[in-house]
Amino acid sequence: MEPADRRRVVERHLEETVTAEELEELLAERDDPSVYIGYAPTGEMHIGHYTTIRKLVDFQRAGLSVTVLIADLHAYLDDEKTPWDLLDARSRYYQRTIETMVEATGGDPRAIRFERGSDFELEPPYTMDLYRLVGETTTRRAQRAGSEVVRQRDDPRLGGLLYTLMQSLDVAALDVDIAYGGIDQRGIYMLARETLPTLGYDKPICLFAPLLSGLEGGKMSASEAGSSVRLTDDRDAIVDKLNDAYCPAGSTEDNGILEYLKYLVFPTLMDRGQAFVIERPAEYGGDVVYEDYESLEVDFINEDLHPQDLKNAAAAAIAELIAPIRERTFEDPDVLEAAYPEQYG
RNA sequence: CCGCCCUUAGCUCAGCCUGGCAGAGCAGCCGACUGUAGAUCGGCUUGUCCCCCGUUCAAAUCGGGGAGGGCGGACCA
Repeated sequence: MEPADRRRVVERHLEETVTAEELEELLAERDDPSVYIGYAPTGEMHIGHYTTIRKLVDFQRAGLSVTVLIADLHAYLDDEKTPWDLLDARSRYYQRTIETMVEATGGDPRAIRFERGSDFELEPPYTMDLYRLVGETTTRRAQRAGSEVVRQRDDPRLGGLLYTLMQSLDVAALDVDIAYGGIDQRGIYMLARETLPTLGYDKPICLFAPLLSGLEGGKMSASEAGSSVRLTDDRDAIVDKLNDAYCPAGSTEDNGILEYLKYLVFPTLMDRGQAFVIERPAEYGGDVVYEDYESLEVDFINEDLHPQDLKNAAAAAIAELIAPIRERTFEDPDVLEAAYPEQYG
């Protein structure tokens, strides 16, 4: 792949690159730079995870070596989102589901290096570095860096502060060039860029993915079922959720459905060389076919495309995308049941 | 280690003093209006009153014990 193409594939569908100059230089100098993303194995995986994992395949295509960190300790440190006893079961569920998503996207899961946080976060030099950061970082700085990631509450536990410092050190410990994550991770990685050089490590280049809006308007909430499509949702559940979704005619703001199309459906269809077909009753203008997201958005903004027609077609397309992942998950439900015994046990 | 405060609907809380059908707001659900949703309007639902024991005809409410959480004090080799 040509350097210019490489960069285009790496950066497409992203929210921000820090910094573009550093990335350009890295891709010019190195044949196989490395990138990592970390997931704390907490709640069930959803469509937002899918969009970030889709990107991993882009990275592979561009010749980057990809590491996925299953940040088990983080899942516990963030207000005990995952109880101590479930860390292992949820880590297994996350890794397996991520592999499934990569495969469904056309990538190679075996080419991904999976690391478990507790395998390297409990011994020197990691722990020595952690104590140095604990000594150097103010509580306010750590709190601010993690405020978009760590659960906010009255009387927060110390874990939330350690969380941000550990995530900074993960970048160094995994020895990667690029840190990739949702834009909510920005505060933490900016802290990492600031502090890692003081410990003698390189500062990472950062790639940030957009966060999908919730289907009910505003931010997506992992705790509200109707707020996002889950990877265990069947076709009927997806149709219901999209029908109930906030979707004002002509507006792209807080419009989760359009974002699903932009970041998940269209990229997938374009990979396959397919178009997006919206079936529509003749009285409303008949079927329409879109080759790219931009032309669909133009029609929607001009109100030439009605939300109900959009919802119907989007639900069908998303259900089709989710189906292989859902099927694989339920092929051996033990993994899911062990991870979420309250829901599936 | 000591003292004080808190625990009631999914959430925030009122009710406790002075025992008498367990409440409000928000959220949620259902309709109306929209070729979707939201907004608006109309209606509806929601409970281990933290746990145990006691007093009483009757306990969210009073008494005792316990658990969890918060605040403060003391200690600072």
